[in-house]
Amino acid sequence: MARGINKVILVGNLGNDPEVRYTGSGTAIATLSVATSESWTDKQSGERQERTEWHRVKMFGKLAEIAGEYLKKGRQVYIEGSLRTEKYTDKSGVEKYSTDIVASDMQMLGGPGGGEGGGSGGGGFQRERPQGGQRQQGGGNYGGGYDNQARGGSAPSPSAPANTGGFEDDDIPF
Amino acid sequence: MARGINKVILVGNLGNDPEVRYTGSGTAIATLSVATSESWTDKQSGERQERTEWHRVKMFGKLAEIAGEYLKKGRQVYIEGSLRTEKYTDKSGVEKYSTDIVASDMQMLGGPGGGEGGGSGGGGFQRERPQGGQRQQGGGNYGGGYDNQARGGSAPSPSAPANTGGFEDDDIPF
Amino acid sequence: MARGINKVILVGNLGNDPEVRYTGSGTAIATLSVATSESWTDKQSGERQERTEWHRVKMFGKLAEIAGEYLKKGRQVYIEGSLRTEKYTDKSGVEKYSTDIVASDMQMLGGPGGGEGGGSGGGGFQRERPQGGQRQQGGGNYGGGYDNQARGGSAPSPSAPANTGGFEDDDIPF
Amino acid sequence: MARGINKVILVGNLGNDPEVRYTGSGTAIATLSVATSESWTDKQSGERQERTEWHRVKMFGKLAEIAGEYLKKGRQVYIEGSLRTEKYTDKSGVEKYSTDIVASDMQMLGGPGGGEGGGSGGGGFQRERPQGGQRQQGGGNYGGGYDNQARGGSAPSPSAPANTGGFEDDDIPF
DNA sequence: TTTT
DNA sequence: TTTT
Repeated sequence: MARGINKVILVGNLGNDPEVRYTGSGTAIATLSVATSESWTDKQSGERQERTEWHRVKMFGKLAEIAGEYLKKGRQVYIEGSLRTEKYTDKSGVEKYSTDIVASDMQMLGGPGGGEGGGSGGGGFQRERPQGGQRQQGGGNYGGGYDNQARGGSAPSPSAPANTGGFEDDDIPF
Repeated sequence: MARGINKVILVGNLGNDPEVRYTGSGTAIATLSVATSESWTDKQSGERQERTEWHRVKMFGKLAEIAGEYLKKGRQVYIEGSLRTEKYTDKSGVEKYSTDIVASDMQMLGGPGGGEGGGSGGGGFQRERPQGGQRQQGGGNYGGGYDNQARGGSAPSPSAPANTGGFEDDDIPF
Repeated sequence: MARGINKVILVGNLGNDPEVRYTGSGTAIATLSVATSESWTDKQSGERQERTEWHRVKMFGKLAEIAGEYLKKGRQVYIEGSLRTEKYTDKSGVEKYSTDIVASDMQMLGGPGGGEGGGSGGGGFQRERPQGGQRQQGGGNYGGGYDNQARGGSAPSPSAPANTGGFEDDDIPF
Repeated sequence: MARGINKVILVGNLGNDPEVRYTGSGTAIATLSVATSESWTDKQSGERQERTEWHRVKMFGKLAEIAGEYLKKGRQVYIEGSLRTEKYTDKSGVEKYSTDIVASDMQMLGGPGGGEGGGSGGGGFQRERPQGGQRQQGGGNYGGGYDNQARGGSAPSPSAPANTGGFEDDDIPF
């Protein structure tokens, strides 16, 4: 339960391959560096300015495993999560703070992208948090499950439909 | 699984008490009318303009029950969900479309608000989608569960097919 | 000014090329059909289910012009906007409702995509093509403001500098 | 312009009255501490757990002035903005990082709330980012303007600090 | 430091 | 039909 909303939405590119490690109990933890940048023309100078923001994103469990398997440096991703700031003391005894985004949802965007070819399919794996209606209808297992929420034991089975985005004109109701 | 993101975030006020009904299998379905409005001063006339948008929000299962119990006309709420457009044929045989927001998260905002005093506390029930870290690490039960996702055991009966959103003519566009 | 939040976030694919028309005063209006879909495995049947949601997105002004010029059928886009339901009377005299998303922000995602090979998309705008570190080599630029907000009079200058988004490993602060 | 999406949405309560200061050129800068908390029942112990997240929110220009005037400790607010991490050197010469949310939109929620009764008014000032349609069509002045976007002339000029990020391995708390 |  |  929460009193409040703490939500982050990112669309950006990975600056590196994800780093994945495992807890003693075997839970995967992935750390991603995601860049979002904005540029603008300076009013005075008329020069082009740019600022890149780097976000450290943490994923746990199945989501972390998928990230480790399919995400690669350069890949464009959609991330949804929440902010978590942690205080720690570095080895010099100095107190510091570090702010992460704990991901609850992830989707790979565009093609496989990535410098080195990226994970194959990819496409078939994007997913979003299941929404009420459909979930009702039988079950919502949605083979995918890139969501830190819906995870059961069965694994997200990164096989999948592939048929992403394929549609006929007639499908469109307007 | 989803290819794409279909997300709606609303902060608005209820125009009416929620309407709650039950499927054959006992799943609660709540329908809310949520108003968001914006106003501005017309450049030409200098007059105050206002436009109110009414949103039909559907909730299922536990979320619907909480809505039915604690939400009242006038109450301010945060809603997160997704868009779902349904086609139906009205009694005159005319094809129509109706767009709902299927809520996956809800939080009551501010005080009880509402014309008639609103439900008392409520407070204890607001919740947010659980976030990675905690969930993983054994914890995460969060007594409340205002979220259509996190439900385990009893569940809002993810059976209840069809009938979700099944419209009657009277249900139509506000 | 607004009392309330009315926000939609979509990541989906265009079902068609945008339709662009102009008001008497010369303002461009673009209409897009954006698909978001989710799929899941039915618990009972074990069969793959899929549901595609179609969203009608409206854009105005500069944003509409950019959409008309660079977006093509099949292309993946990020859309941010708000819901607007309009009542109208069709030619048979039947009252109907139509819910649109009025876009305030848009970003092209991934490569040009598109069923038919996606139009080149127009040099500078192919942006968002995450080729790892290669992105910077000529991708993304749209010098200006795909945002209905930031627009001044100067136009978004779809030419522009290019160098957006490139990064070396060293740039990453963690 | 942006390559990527960097968006934060918060609903939380102010831990203190906003701190407002002014740049040499007279632009207001407000700093807010916003709490979002979540609680849950621990599976093992059955005890109630709670975690509160504190967010530092920065506002510039008109938005900062409104915050300074109407927001008070305890008040519930909706904040929309983006993440910005800054590196700085504290007085002991230690390099530190600080992550802020730069607000682009704010709305006061619920009643005046707050320990000391809060400023009444408020209400009239909530606003949301203007949406395409109206803006285009000549209207859109919206007396309020709680939005960091719509600003023309002076601009808040957070003077692009450039110095984004830059961690050492030692800084990392895990 | 808030809120429930 | 709400809210300010």
